[in-house]
Amino acid sequence: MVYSTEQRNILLTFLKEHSDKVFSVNQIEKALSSQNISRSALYRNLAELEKLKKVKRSNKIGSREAFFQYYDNLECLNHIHLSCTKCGRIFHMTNDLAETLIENLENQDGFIINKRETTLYGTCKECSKKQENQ
Amino acid sequence: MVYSTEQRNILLTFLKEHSDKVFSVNQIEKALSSQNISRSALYRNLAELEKLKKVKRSNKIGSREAFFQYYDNLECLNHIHLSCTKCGRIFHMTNDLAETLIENLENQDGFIINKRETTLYGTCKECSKKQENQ
DNA sequence: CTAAGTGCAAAATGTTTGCATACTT
DNA sequence: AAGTATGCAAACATTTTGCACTTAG
Repeated sequence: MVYSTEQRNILLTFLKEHSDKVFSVNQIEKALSSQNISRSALYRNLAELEKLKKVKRSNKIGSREAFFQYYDNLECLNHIHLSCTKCGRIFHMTNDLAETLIENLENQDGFIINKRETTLYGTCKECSKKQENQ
Repeated sequence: MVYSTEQRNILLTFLKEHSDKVFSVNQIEKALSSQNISRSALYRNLAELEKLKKVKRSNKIGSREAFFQYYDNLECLNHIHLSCTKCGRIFHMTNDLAETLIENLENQDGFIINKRETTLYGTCKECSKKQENQ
């Protein structure tokens, strides 16, 4: 049984409110520093939320730090994600071509894509623009 | 200027000879224990080789440990990789559908896929078979 | 000779864990 | 009351770094 605790709610509320952004544990800790949640509770709850498919763990290039972003399990079960390696944000990819590609791979090469794990990396629209401006 | 040192050669030779396999730093260290290369030289050289696009860094599910596999930059510049989250191996994906998908994404969503960074995750043919047999 | 690379040990980073305490149900 | 979660501090694993020394060019 999973209890509903103050700490769990603090974390989940925060992540839900910013479901378009990713956060490292350090960032979450700072953001919630005025609230009543410890570092270990953060880690344990993030792991729990990951299992429950409420939070997606990701990484940025060149860093071992884990990043977390809220997502809606039901909506995200069946598509691939796009992760911007500049800002770390995750985008939801709903593209029929991706489906075709995935089926094709399975039939031709026997490689079964795990949609929940698979993320395409690149640069999002906004970060591309920023780069141009520099 | 990048020097060609004994240690660099030891590492590169080893990885090249096993370019179908991935290794953690610990595994490399063990494999090369009889040879003259230190742990810090391993880390520094792996980082260097990664920059030079001679080695691909990957991860397995549930572990923060980095894994490394040799690959040929020139050949791999223009395709996406498939990474098996069971055995950690990397496969090279040459599939026209992927190209179409990538172009499509860029045109429709402004998301520019970085082919060298992008890896699709899933289960390879062999690991799927192993799972069935269990 | 100079820049680059090495080995060592120490430090840093990010994460996990044991344990006593406190909260949920 | 039983099961679950928390906070703290200590432990952990992996990786990075400072420094004196060595090597490649």
